[in-house]
Amino acid sequence: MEAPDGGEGPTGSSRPGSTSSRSAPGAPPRRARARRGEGERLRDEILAAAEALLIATGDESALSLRAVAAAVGVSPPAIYLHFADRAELVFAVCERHWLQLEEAMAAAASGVADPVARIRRRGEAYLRFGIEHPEHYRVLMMGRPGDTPERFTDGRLAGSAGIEVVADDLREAIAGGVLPGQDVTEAAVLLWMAVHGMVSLVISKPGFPFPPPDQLYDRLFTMAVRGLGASR
Amino acid sequence: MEAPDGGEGPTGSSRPGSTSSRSAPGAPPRRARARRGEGERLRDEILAAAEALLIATGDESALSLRAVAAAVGVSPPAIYLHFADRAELVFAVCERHWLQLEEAMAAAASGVADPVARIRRRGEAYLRFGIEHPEHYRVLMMGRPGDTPERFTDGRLAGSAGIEVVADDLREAIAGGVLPGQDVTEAAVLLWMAVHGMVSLVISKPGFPFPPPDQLYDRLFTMAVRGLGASR
DNA sequence: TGTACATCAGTGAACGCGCGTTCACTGATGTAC
DNA sequence: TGTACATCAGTGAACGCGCGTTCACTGATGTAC
Repeated sequence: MEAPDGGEGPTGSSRPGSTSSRSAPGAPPRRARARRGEGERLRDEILAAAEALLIATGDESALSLRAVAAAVGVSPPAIYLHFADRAELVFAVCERHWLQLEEAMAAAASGVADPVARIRRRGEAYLRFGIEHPEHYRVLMMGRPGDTPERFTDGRLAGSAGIEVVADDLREAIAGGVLPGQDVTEAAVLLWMAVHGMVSLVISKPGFPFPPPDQLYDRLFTMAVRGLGASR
Repeated sequence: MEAPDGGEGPTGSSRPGSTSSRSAPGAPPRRARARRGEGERLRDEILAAAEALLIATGDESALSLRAVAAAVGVSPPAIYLHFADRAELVFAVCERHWLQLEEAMAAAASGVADPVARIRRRGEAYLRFGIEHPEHYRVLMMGRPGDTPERFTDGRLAGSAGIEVVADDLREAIAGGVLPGQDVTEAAVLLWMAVHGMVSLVISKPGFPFPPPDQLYDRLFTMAVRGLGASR
């Protein structure tokens, strides 16, 4: 408790780092200061470290500014050079993965002619994302209402979850006579809920003997689409 | 930093509480000590206070031992007379509601002859529980794997979620020719996922313009049951 | 070509917080002799 | 009937922790004159 921070600080007058190496035993090397116009580099390094920590600990609440700073090799206040506060950092990390999810879903659907098949592929990509990045999924989709910064409105999240594009696909399926006419937005929400239910239960209850994800997704999707009235 | 605790403690020799009333301005009245054989009463009071706090704050992580103790009018260590640690307390609180959920589901289904209607009612009760007690639902169903004490195995939670009884209902529906033959446990899991998806999204994203819960549940259930092949 | 100066990219130390948990204790109350 | 004693139902104070955030500063580097 005497030395509140690193612990190596003599209260006296000797310049810090004036002699030899002087880095804590297991501590990461102190990061070299960026050159003049390259301050933005630190931002990326912070994000990368935060992301690694998030994945390693598997717990968003374990992602502290101090831990991130230590991982980068920088002092805690340096974070504030690039992020207003902790929440900003956490969400900046997730925004990256968020974009990845959108891209993965788009990629999965691209080149597929059948609209129902496109939806199926999108859901599959969504599921895979959630299972592979459970902590990111938690922050994005399972957080407490209020923990989310303004930028990430519920509407935007839902939009990125594919509500819009899936609704479009549904419209196309209806036009093609594969599905009966119905409220496509509502139907897209139902599909979202079904997949979200699967993702969130699988990551929250890994001890439960769920059938293999692929098989389960197959059944789930079939149930949903049939339930929406697909003529098959 | 000098006075780490309450701050009113003189280091000297004067007996604490030796003079007059001596209770903090806004603090709750100090609770009267229980009579000899009635120590167990405190347990209930702690649980009640914890439950109230959980509902009031809407955040499980805000439920601290100190806050609970203060609400009861007791010192923090008194909690340890009845609970091994914080986790034990949190889950004891939830276990109560858990039983309430089981009962609500059973009550909703009782007296209903049609097995499919029974499932619908159960799901409705489950949904209502989640929406009305979001924090309890979070702790029970959306927690991080590992935050859950041994007693609450994933299997038990799933069982309480109604997997078993729903599977029985499905079997009956199949026997009655309402549903085609299929893996009833898997089907029950699918239904669980669908309802859980709805509950968890609704409580996590209150800002999203979901259709009214009743209407949405109606659509969701219809979709699910039709999807399982109901002859209707 | 030299030099004062502004700016950039950070640092070190501290503030104050609330938390879970432990420890030694205390005072009332019932019980055995 | 009196009294020593065990037990019960707690208390008060402290430990040590890590955290987010603020503040005044520092040293290197580029730039204008």
